[in-house]
Amino acid sequence: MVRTRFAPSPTGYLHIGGVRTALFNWLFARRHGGQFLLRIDDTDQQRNVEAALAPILHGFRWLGIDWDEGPEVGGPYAPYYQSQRLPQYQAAVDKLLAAGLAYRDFASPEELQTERQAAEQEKRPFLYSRRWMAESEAEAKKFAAEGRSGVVRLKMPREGKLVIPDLVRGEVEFEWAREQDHVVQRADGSCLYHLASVVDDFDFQITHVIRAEEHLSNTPRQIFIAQSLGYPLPEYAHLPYVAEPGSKNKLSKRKLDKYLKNRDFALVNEHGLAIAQAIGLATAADAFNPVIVDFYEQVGYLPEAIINYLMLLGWSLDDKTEFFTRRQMIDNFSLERVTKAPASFDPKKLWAFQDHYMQQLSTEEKVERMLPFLVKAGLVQETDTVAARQLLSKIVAAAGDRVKVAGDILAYADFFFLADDAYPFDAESFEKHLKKPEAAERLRRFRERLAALSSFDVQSLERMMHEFLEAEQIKIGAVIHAIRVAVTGKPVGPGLYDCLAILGKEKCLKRIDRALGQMA
RNA sequence: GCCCGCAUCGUCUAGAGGCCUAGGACGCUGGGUUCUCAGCCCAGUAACCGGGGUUCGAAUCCCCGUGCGGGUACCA
Repeated sequence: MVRTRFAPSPTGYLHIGGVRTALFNWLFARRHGGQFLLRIDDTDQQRNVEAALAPILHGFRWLGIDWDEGPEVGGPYAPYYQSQRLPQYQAAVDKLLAAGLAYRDFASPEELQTERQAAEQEKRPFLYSRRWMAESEAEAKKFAAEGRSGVVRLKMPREGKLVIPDLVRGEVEFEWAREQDHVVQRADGSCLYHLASVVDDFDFQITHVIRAEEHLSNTPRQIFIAQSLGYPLPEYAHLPYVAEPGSKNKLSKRKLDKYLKNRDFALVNEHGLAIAQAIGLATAADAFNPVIVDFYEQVGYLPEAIINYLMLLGWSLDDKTEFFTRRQMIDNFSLERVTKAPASFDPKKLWAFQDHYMQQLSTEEKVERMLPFLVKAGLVQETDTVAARQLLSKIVAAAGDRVKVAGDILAYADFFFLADDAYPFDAESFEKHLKKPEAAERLRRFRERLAALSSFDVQSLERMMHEFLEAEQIKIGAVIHAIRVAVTGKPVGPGLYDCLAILGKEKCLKRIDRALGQMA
């Protein structure tokens, strides 16, 4: 039975790198018919754990990463919050102490610092002298009487080697003598991550610890704890971390300013920001950017695209397969094919996956995803969605692949929903196409033919246009841009005949008249 | 400093001694389709970190450098 876990801290946001780690855990569990669980690392004793956790759980659900045990779903080993498992940690510490594999240490931070500096000066690796180690109650009392406070340290082996079998890295060797006597319990009685993590993994019956590479160096002390407690060791797999755009540094939310200097990252960011603004979303930079999953949901990306992209960050099936259904991901995932080197986050490539998956959607599916954006932007009344859906359906069909994320519908099609006297004219295009000397007269003549048209469908419009061009002795390029700007206000958009047909004769005439008015 | 890890086009990667004058994808550039913009199609651009071995033969194995990253916390 395979059991994997992901252990988020309740920080209030779901980080894209964390999702990749969680995804691999999830995939591995699903691949082997096992369970994937969520454990909450809230040893920091934050106040609003629930509030800070909600966006994270929401993000996982949105992405389709479900958990078999953990917050909100419970499970046989509940609770899954570290803050609620203090007694278990205390019991582990007691057991370690009783077995002589940990000790109370009464050294002051200054004394420790002095030893550390001495080692540094002599250019030898630092190893605590254990001078203030208390192995008996009497010793402990003596130190305490001196006014010292104690922590609990691991009594690590000082000779021999440890070989860690790692499912992605092979065998990794450590010398015990290089390992410090790490603190597992603070003076105030609270326990540290490594102890808690090992105890949890055992209690929750985790079989495979799949986590980021930064934990590889910490593994010896965890193994020591596990072995000291008599736990069987889980399998380990250390994944390369997700790196910054165009760099090998670990991706972190803190260095947003730096990422914004990356052209592609900035582009994706701005594009999302524009949509967020159009729907009136508050966008604090540290809570809304391409490093955070919520960004993608709010802007209208598809979870399939994110997941497919992330799966290929540090994993590949072969030399050609790029697209995977959820089923195919599960069926093909293996830790053996995880890459060893860090993989940098490339927003442009994510964009390409988004483009692909958007194209796979039917018109109805797109409408479903885009309508909420129109409502949020105030272009469609919530009470009016039946009519809006009908109109939107035509627009979506006409817009084709131009709409990359659901939120793009705003920029591409807002003019359909705005009043005939309220859609804005793009200043530059207006200048370029409608300020020409012959433009007004020509537009007027086009308007006459439009007005005379009996059926207002794409074919008729196209036929009429050709007759018009014949009569005017001009090429289409000489007039079509002017018409587009007059009717839509924009230099780009769906095919012009589509735009005209969707708007209908009456609106088209009104809009041309408005443009004519502005030109005069 | 010490310990550990990693190292193929700008990016994601294929490659487990000959299939490699290194393949695919994204990006970028050029061309085609076209009313704009997308899309689509075609073409092009671009990499084995360096040096030593081993071998008939090395991107692939070994060693040494170098670079990058992680750890070395009463952080997770």
